[in-house]
Amino acid sequence: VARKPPDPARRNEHARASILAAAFDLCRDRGYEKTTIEAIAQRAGVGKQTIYRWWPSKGAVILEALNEAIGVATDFADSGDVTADLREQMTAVSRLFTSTDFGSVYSSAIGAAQDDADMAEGIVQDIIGPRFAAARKRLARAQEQNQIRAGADLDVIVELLYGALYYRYLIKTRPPDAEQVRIILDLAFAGLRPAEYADGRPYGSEVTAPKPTA
Amino acid sequence: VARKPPDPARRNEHARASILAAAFDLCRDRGYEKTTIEAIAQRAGVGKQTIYRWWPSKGAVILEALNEAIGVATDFADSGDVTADLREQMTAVSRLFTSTDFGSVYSSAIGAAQDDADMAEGIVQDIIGPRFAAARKRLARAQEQNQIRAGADLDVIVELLYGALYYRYLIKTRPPDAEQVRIILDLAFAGLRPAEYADGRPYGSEVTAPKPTA
Amino acid sequence: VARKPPDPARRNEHARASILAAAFDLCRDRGYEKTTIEAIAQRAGVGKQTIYRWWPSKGAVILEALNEAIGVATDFADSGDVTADLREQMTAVSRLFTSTDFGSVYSSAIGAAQDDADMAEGIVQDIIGPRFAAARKRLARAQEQNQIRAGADLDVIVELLYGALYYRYLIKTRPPDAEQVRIILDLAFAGLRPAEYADGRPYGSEVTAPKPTA
Amino acid sequence: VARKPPDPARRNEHARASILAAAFDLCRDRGYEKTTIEAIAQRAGVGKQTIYRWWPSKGAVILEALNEAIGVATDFADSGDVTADLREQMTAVSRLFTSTDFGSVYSSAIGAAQDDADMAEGIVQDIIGPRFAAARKRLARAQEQNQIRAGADLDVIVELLYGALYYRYLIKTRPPDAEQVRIILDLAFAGLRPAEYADGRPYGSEVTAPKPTA
DNA sequence: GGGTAATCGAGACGGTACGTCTTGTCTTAGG
DNA sequence: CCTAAGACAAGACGTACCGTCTCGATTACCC
Repeated sequence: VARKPPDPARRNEHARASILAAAFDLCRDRGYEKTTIEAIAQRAGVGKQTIYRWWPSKGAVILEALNEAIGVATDFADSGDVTADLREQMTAVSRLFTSTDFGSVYSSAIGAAQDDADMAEGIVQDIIGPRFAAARKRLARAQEQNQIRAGADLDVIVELLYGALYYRYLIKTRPPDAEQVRIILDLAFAGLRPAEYADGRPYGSEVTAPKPTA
Repeated sequence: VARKPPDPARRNEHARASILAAAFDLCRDRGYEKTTIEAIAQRAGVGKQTIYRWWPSKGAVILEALNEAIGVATDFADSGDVTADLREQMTAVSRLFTSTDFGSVYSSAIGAAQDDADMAEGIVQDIIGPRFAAARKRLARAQEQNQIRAGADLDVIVELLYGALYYRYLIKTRPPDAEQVRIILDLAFAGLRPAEYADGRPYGSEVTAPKPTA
Repeated sequence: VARKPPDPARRNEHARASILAAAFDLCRDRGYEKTTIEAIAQRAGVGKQTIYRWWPSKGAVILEALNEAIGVATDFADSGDVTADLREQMTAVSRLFTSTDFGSVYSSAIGAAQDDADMAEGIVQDIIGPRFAAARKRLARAQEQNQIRAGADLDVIVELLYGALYYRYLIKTRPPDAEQVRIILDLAFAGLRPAEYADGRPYGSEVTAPKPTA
Repeated sequence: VARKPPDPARRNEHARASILAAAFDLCRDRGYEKTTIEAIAQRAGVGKQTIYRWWPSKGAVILEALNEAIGVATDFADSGDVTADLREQMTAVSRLFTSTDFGSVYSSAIGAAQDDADMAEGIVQDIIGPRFAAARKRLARAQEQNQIRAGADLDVIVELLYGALYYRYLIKTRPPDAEQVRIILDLAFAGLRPAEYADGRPYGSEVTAPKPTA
């Protein structure tokens, strides 16, 4: 059922902006599922068809609205101190997660992505991808400067650091915050082992005689 | 309009089991939002009212179905070697996450929890809570045995280790697996820093001259 | 599927009376269709099964309730003057029709009978039959006494006289009343024709040649 | 909660016709109460909302369907002979009442009207009103031509004549037919009294010595 | 006068229909 | 051609009753 795509040149920019704003606000206030196309059209003062014409699904609207809202923050400072830079950026992320605007819409979108492959792909590509890459790039430089040990898998490191933030964000036991970021960086960089074990022996050799447990 | 709660003694166990099984299967096949009470009732061979009588919402049905499906796996082995035990348990979790049954229903449920506070609370209490506590308990024993440095915040450690698994599970860049677990444990226990830095100095003192950034 | 009939000896008379009273009141207040078995049971303080045990349908309950309510008025006075007796009885019927109790329940029942053959048969047999027979019997005596012309079809006469009352009762243009009864009896006994035509010539010969139609 | 009425210009005539036909057929086959909006929509190939949008109730749909089905037969012949014209029209009505289509739907509708004031009003206004008026007009002309005695209450006469048809139609002892019409007209025009009494004396004076009853 | 069988109030059960809401498509009228 | 507006077919929502069923707890009859 090949559909003729509409001509982008004729697009009404005002309608587009109204729709994105309405979608964002509704999703913030009611959550993703209760944000209906009907309601978006009504609040934007727009016909439903105008939405269906330009976006393939509700998720696509929300995703685009998210992209408009998140701003330009893909950048990652480089002060020379990788932990300081990470702390700064991760703290910013934790603030973003706990913000009432972006934070609540984004979690809604991630929620929707659990059963919507397009949404999941969109989030990874548009939101997470660039920021993940920026973080990874910063870590790579740190690794070159011997602030991170050679051979460490940088992708897994990013997942480790940010995963802890996402965990609190999505599982909602308690919100992420600057204190969590501080502790995470301390633990991750220094390692979990006591100092006497922190001697560079390869992982797995640190326990000499496993104690029998009750 | 206080409603009189139904008498649990008169409950039809067969109907209950059918409903949970139907809910689980539908949620696995279609995802949470497309799983309708109507369809659950139909597939379970049950009247809709029987669902509404015993559960306050669709989410509550799915949550109970999840609880039935997950089994008793709150336990946490104690071989004396905390990293081995963590590796074993985290690998099991990663397998659970990638299973087609539990894994897909659970992610749907977490997705729904993003805009449903009751669902979020239920997941934390019923699914995550006991397992988080078991992990934390194991870590506490390890800390007593000096396998984990004194003073480390055990809650944050659990969040750090499992957060990375949840990240891949929910963000869907790539699925969690045993290799990820291995690397995470290596990184976390040994620390990110090169060996010469792993000297036990408190975090934040390792960089002598951080460059001020704009 | 032969069903064993319950033993009437063990029947709880109190329950029976409560059910009939509740059914009558509900039907009076809400009409037949909105009178549910559920509501009858509730108001009567009775289990639903007690109703289903003793009556085959809601209609049967209402019909029995009607029969209890209508009293013994099958009798028909005989003063020697048939028009006076008819006037008396028909006026009583018109009062019954406009009563808020019996009148509204009875019309509900007739309404239900339009699509319920059992109800229709029950009404004819229990309510109308005896009264129709009494009226017909009174007319037969009048015919013997030459107050009604010989050869007149008494069944049709009863239908004619009471049909006019039922018409107003069921079609609800205006309610039946004593004045209507008076006019009906005047018209019916004296005939519609002007006096000069009232000469006993057989019907059909009275009009000689007056057709100037528009 | 004032609701904005829909715009009649945008109405889908095909849907309207399908709905009326489906409603009529279902009501004919199952009766009024078992005719559900759900079934009408299904049979008409229409969404339920389309019914709820344009009609306030099931009764209104059926009533409109009846009006479509009854055709234009408000007219009343004028051959100059009022009894012949009445016989013709009343016989046509009795045929209509016993028809399997209109007859069964109309009685269902009258049944529903017993507990539905809107339905009752609709029937009187749309169905009965125009035909009653036509009959009354014909009688008025007959009265001018001295075929009906002066002073006779024409409304009551129409109720008398048609009431007998409605009586058999709604009470269902036996169906109305041409023979009933013939006898009614004979009785009504000639009067019930024997010829020797038919002398034009006012009603009430014909019995010289009424016996007082208890 | 104790055993037992049916009735009772209560209400859970598998269903059907209610009237409302939203979906995504289609149609209409105006700029 | 795009727009706002909204009718349309479809179908899920949560509620109300349907008629059947199963519970204990009184009865009330029989032996």
